[in-house]
Amino acid sequence: MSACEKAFNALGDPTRRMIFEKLRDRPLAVVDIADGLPVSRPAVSQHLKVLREAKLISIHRNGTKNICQIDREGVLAMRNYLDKFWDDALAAFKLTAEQTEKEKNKKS
Amino acid sequence: MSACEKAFNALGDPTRRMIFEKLRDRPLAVVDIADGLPVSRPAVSQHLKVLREAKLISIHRNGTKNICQIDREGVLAMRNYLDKFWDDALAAFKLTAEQTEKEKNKKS
DNA sequence: CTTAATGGTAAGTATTTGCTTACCGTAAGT
DNA sequence: ACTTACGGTAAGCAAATACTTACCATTAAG
Repeated sequence: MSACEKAFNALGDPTRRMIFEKLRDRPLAVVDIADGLPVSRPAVSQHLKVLREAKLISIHRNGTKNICQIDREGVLAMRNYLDKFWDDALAAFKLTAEQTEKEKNKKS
Repeated sequence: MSACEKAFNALGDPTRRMIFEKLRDRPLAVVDIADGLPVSRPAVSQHLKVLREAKLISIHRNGTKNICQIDREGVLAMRNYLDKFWDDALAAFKLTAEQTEKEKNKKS
């Protein structure tokens, strides 16, 4: 499974998106992430694992706290994927447009 | 549910990602999308509905065929979301970096 | 008119997966 | 040394969802 696939998988869940957005503004400890969310702390732990494996966040220990923060690798991987996807789709679209144009000219 | 959330939800499924990528190169009829995929045609129909509601694809009839193609609206919505997300995250990071710098100066 | 091709929908099943409780380990404070 | 705070993991459960088969509607072709 590619890095990008894991990232899309990870952000496919609304609770993980909430966590992801909470971390946008600042790094947070696990307990602070769980605070305010509608799920228990262990649930958050499980989500964090998924986000980390997708390289959307990174985690480092600080004393007894696990500080989580956005990892650029996963975010940029998704961005690049969508950029390239759109470029390719556009190129393919133009190509088929040209071909249908040729077909028209042939007939006339 | 915002347009972008639906899009992330939709691309959270591997089969839907396969369909999405198949349509990158050219528009296809439903039966052509199903061909080669490891799931039945009705399953594909259901996935197409989800992708369409996420504005990732558009569908138009042509005779008895339903032609599916990439919809720029959903793709660009995701791209813009990630762009803005990354910009905001970067700005927040710089802000906290400055603040910790100030803290250091205060102490020394 | 009949037949074939395309494909949407419904009902049911099965798998996935998100969540909880319970438990344990580690690190810091008293 | 005891206690408190933090947090990962396991087991079990419940809800979501992906898939299949069966059926029906529409359109084109013979």
